[in-house]
Amino acid sequence: MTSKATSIDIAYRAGVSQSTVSRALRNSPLVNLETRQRIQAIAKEMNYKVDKNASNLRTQNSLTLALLICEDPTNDDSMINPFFLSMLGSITRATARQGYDLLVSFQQLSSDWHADYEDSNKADGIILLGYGDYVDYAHKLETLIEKNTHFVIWGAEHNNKAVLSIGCDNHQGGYIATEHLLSLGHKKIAFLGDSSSHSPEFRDRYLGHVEALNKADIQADEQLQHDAFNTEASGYEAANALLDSSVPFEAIFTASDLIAIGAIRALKKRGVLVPEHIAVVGYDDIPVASFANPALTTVKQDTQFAGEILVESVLKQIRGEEVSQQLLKTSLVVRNSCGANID
Amino acid sequence: MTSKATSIDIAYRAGVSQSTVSRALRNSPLVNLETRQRIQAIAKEMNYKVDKNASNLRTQNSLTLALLICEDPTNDDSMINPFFLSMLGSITRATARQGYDLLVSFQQLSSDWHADYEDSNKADGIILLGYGDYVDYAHKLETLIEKNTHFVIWGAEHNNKAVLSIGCDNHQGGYIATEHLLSLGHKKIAFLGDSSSHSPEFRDRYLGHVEALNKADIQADEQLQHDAFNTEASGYEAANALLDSSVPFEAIFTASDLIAIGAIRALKKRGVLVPEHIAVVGYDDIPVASFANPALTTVKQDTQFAGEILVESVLKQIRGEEVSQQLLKTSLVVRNSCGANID
DNA sequence: CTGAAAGCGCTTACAG
DNA sequence: CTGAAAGCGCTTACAG
Repeated sequence: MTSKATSIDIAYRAGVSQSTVSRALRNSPLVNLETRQRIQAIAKEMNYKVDKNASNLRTQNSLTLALLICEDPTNDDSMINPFFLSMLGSITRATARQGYDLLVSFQQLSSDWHADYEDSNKADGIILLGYGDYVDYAHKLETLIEKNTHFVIWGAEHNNKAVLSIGCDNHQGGYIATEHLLSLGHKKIAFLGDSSSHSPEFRDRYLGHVEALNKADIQADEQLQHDAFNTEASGYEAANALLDSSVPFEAIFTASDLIAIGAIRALKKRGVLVPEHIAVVGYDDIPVASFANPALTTVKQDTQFAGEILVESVLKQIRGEEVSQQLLKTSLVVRNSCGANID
Repeated sequence: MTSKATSIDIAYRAGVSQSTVSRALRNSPLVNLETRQRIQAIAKEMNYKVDKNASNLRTQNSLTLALLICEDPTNDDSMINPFFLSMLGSITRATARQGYDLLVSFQQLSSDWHADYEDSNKADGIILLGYGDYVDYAHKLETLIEKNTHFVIWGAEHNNKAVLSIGCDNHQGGYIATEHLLSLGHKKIAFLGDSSSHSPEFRDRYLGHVEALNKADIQADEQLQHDAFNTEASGYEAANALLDSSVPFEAIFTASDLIAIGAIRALKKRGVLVPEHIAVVGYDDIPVASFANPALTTVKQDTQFAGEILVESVLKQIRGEEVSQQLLKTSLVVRNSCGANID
């Protein structure tokens, strides 16, 4: 294998200086159009590609974004939150569209993401996904801010205004889900999902749920709220706890689709029909939601758009432009589990 | 924000030369142990990180792997093959464990991956996922080989021995699925999935299916094979075509779980019960499989292990070590859709 | 064990 | 419009 072509090789072939080659390849108007085209043609013919390390070193940027997916480490990869996986798709595409590369990593044991990515010049900015637990992770965020890291975090609004967060309006999502259930005539609506400050997103969904209830002059019954984190198994358990409590209920709103699927399994096992006996509404609209049985009515977060906004926001931040926290609207996808349509 | 520390800053603080700092940070035994530790301590204290672009430029490698997920472009990210997503998880972890970074990208329009990744020094090697269609893509693979690219491709064995492919033994997978169905007393077993050479993986599954049939002295009935590609909708259509054909059958083996889920939906819609009337076995064991209703009996590919092997293989190739094609064993996960367990 | 120096392949002020 | 030259921040042969 003959060794890689450099700009000097191109220069030699084109009979110009290396500087001119460099300019021509960046399509600089300083270079005579004809010369420019000739050089570009030669470069293409020789399969020449600018050495990324050299150009990055010189310009002191990397044209790369790092995506950090923060989840509790498990041995089982199938446990990765399917919602993040959808985001990954749109983030990857949006990054490519902007001419950047994407470095992907799962939660790092590392204590210092800033050093790992920006100081090493591996990435110009960081996108944090699933960084939900502001209590446990507050310290890490502090470090990022302190070092002036360019980063966006997906999730609930952060009380520190220096943190650029982008997320769906979880409060609104919880509100429309419960509003829908109320419109179907249900009054005793259970909520399955952690409502503590360790899960700010779930908590906001819960708060929206409560607000919808209140607006209909219904008191939220805390006996109808059961903690669950974002897995099918946890939803299964929470539904069982709810059933065991013998507190009557007509509908369940879950903080995620995974919880909903687990809850439905628990209900079925006890002979409770969904939606005939109990209506269920989930949250996320992960791909599985439409294949579930019954197909899940759920609150959809527009991952396509979210990915674009996330990427655009870090890039703006990198360019020193003004950026601000954003809350994206959610929408309700009505399928069968709520009983609005019986197929 | 004070500008980034360089090795020269560390050298100044430590009272040694920059070369010594560089050696100390790479933990070279050439440097006096005490000095080495002192320098490392200072570097840590100053949050110093070696500039990746500079070191890569100097050493002419990138310590980065590129993962290319090749799928037909869709606007809907949810369509990304869930199987690849599981692989992504294990590949990411395996890469990190080896001290490499991972660049992720979806199918490129680009004509020359070699130039895009290796010539630009962005990555030392490439992992190709979902590069199933050897007919349409043969040309691209030729280019990669011609340029001596370091790459592995996930999938069926390739007839060009220069292509390093790693994949599950699809033939064996198809065999055990059908063998299981036969052991449950079924004889008329339909196959849903493309069996042409455009889908070498599906085709091998089909061939394994046929072999199991033959071993039981059953002729494969081509009227029981219907093409389907890897989506729920396609499975739905294929099952409808099968039902419309009025050719009797007792069981269905599908080339993927997504196809199985679509097929089950079609069956249900016509009042056909699974597994009471028709037994179904899928392929992949994607996360959804266990949540499906009924829970899918399916052929499991060990994505955890596969990811590790894939990463290890490119790295070996990069280091110039001997590597060879590998076929990983699959295993059958018996759940409810086959009728072996009725819950 | 340590230092001075070359050089990886670019980009970009500076001079013409 | 073009070229000669400096320099980005490292690593590593070379010399001591």
